[in-house]
Amino acid sequence: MSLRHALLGLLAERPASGYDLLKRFDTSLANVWPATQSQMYGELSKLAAAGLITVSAEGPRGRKEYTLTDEGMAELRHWLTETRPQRTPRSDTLLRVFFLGVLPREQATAYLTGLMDHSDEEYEALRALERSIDWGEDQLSVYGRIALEYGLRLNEMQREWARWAADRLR
Amino acid sequence: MSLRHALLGLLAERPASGYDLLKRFDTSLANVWPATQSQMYGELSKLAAAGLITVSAEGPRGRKEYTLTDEGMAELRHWLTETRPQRTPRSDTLLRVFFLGVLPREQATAYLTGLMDHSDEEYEALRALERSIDWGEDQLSVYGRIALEYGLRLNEMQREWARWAADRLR
DNA sequence: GGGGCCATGTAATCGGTTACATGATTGA
DNA sequence: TCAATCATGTAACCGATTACATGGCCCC
Repeated sequence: MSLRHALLGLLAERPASGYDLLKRFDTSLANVWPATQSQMYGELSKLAAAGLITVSAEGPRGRKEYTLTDEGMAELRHWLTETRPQRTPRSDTLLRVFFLGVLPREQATAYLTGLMDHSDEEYEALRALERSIDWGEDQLSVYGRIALEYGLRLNEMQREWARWAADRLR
Repeated sequence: MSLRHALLGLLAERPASGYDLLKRFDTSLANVWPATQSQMYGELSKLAAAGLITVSAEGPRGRKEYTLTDEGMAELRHWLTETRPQRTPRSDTLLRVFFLGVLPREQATAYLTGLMDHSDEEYEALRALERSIDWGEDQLSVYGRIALEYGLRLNEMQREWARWAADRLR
């Protein structure tokens, strides 16, 4: 149930409408916690009903601007400091590795070299994202940069691991 | 919908009952694709209904032994070679990083050093797992070892990244 | 005999995905 | 005026989680 916390986190920065949040998701959090439009509007309603956010303004076209309440901020801080991630992240990619034995060796190797290529592409996409962002001194810049570094290192690691694994099969 | 492929993959090695598969999950695939008992029995019924596996024997206590059919093997090969993972993996851990700015700096640092410790523990747990397994020449040994290496490298990377990030906050 | 394990299943709930539906406003 | 964008919502479905439920078999 982390989408609610993602929304609280974004609203901690500044008030926003569902539509605003949707766009900010796509350009920042989508890489670590994808969410759909349907889900976000539903979650915002629930958060408002729970008193963690409130409708602070209404604009044209039925636009509703949400603002974090004190309770919402308390919940956000609680989530950050008192709770630990509990679910093991699922990896579709790694699951396949377990079963590569049912393929002829050359196809197994092809899977691994495919992963190398994919890691390279992801790495470059993150570099491009890094260049496209106007990094300031604000908090989301500082921590967003740290999260992006994680992605860069992850893809480097993945490429080297896939190279090692492909070599090992020979 | 990867649980079905995980089950097909395990049954490709040898026939097994739901109960067998449950235990084999816990000792091998649980780190990349956790699944509950309820889910597995349900999925096995669906796979049997779809003709990808069949009940090849019935034992005491209502035990049903499932065997992969040719269609099941074809589906497994198709999944391995023709499809790519599509969902972005969600990371609860990384999501929090984006919002560390709402905490006083020392608490943000504490979160990162906590991640370092956690990575060390995970690393050691994987090393212990590695020692506890009787690595043979069979396919699941070869590829299981490769998957485990991924986990080791991931945790190493994560520890170094967290160290770097904590330093950066100073 | 009885405790522990083997073995399978159902029901309720939840978070997430896909698709559908609707309409207001703005700017070229 | 009309296309693009802003803006919110509903409904159906699916996979995953939690809890509950049941009973047979084996060995001490």
